[in-house]
Amino acid sequence: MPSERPMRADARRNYDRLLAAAAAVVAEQGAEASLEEIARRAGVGSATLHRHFPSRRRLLEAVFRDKVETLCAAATDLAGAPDPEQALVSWLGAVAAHAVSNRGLAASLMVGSDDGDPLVGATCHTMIVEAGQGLLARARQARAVRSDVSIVELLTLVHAISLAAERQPDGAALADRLLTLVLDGVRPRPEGPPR
Amino acid sequence: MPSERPMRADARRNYDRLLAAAAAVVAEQGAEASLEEIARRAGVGSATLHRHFPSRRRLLEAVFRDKVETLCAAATDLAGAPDPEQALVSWLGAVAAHAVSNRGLAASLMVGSDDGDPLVGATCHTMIVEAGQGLLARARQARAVRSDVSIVELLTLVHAISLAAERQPDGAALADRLLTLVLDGVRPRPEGPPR
DNA sequence: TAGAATATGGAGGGACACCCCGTTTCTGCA
DNA sequence: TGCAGAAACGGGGTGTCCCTCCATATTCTA
Repeated sequence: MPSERPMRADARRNYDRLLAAAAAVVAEQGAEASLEEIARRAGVGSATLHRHFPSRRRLLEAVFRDKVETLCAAATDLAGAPDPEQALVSWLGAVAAHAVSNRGLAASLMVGSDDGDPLVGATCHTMIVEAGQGLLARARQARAVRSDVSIVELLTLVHAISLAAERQPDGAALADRLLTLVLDGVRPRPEGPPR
Repeated sequence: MPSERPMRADARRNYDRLLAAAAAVVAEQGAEASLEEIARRAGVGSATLHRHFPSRRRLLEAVFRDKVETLCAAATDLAGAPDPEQALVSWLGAVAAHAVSNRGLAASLMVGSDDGDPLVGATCHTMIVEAGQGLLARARQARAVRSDVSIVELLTLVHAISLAAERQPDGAALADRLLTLVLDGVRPRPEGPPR
């Protein structure tokens, strides 16, 4: 059951304007940006913003949806890569990179749903989890990762790192370094270099 | 050069009241709590709060200072423990546990200084870093950790995990699990169980 | 093209951070 | 002890923010 009825033309127009303005403002100022500023920049009353997006979270999800879809597509592409370990590792790296460069993405992806609204089934969170599942399964089969680690744990770590890195100068490099550290572990490897 | 002149009696009294109120409110509501609510509960005008603590960060730092001191003391205690690896690991666990149970602590410890005020030399951040340094050095000497990992990286990871865990139900357990994962690494160990 | 359905946005309520400045409270000194 | 000036206080104002109501305007449909 898709939308019962197509949006009215002006509604659609304002929706799109809001989304564009939100993307711009969030890119500039992060996910805490003022909603009124977004409405203002979209040339729209704040009531309209609130009608289209009942909560900040919903707005962010709409803003980030296509970025998330890109990541999911990347996962599909990598699903057939020759090296399952490398596939998983570079996908996680991509997730981290996206999260760091789009401030607030990590927080959005973190939680299942914070407003009491359970109907947000296909949230960004679950989309990412499902996309990663396949990569992890293959890597595990290749014995490239411990058998007791789940995709949710892995993604939580990646998001944690992004959360920490996104507020620091040169967050991308930091996230990258920390991710490698996490994958290899802090303790030394008994023999030779890892990988 | 300590404070040029001792605080006036009423100033000292209000300072203490504010600190106590802030500790209570932050424990209840997290680090985003309303500053006016804190002033209100301290029975003090909001201007007074702002005079004593020019920024939210400063207030949080004062609130968390004794918790941080506890952690630093723990580091000193552990400095002579028989097992350097275990000492480091359990100290990091303690840091994570504190950060998770005191919402906002992690964020406070994360950054060096966000207001342009460089005179906050002995911030919580540097206190913790210095406390950890010794434990890491000993663990490294015992070849219990990789030689290329720094205490700042390690603490950043711990804080990242705390940041992610503190907003989830059962954050303590989650943080613990993730920390173990990070220490051991996601990749499997070539031989036998670690430790 | 008229009426119904839908969408809009200005205005306003409540909360907040932060600051100005007249008033009150201390303290050091005579 | 008493008092002058320094130090601290806090009521109230400003500007911002999130969110909602409802009179008005736009779009759709027949």
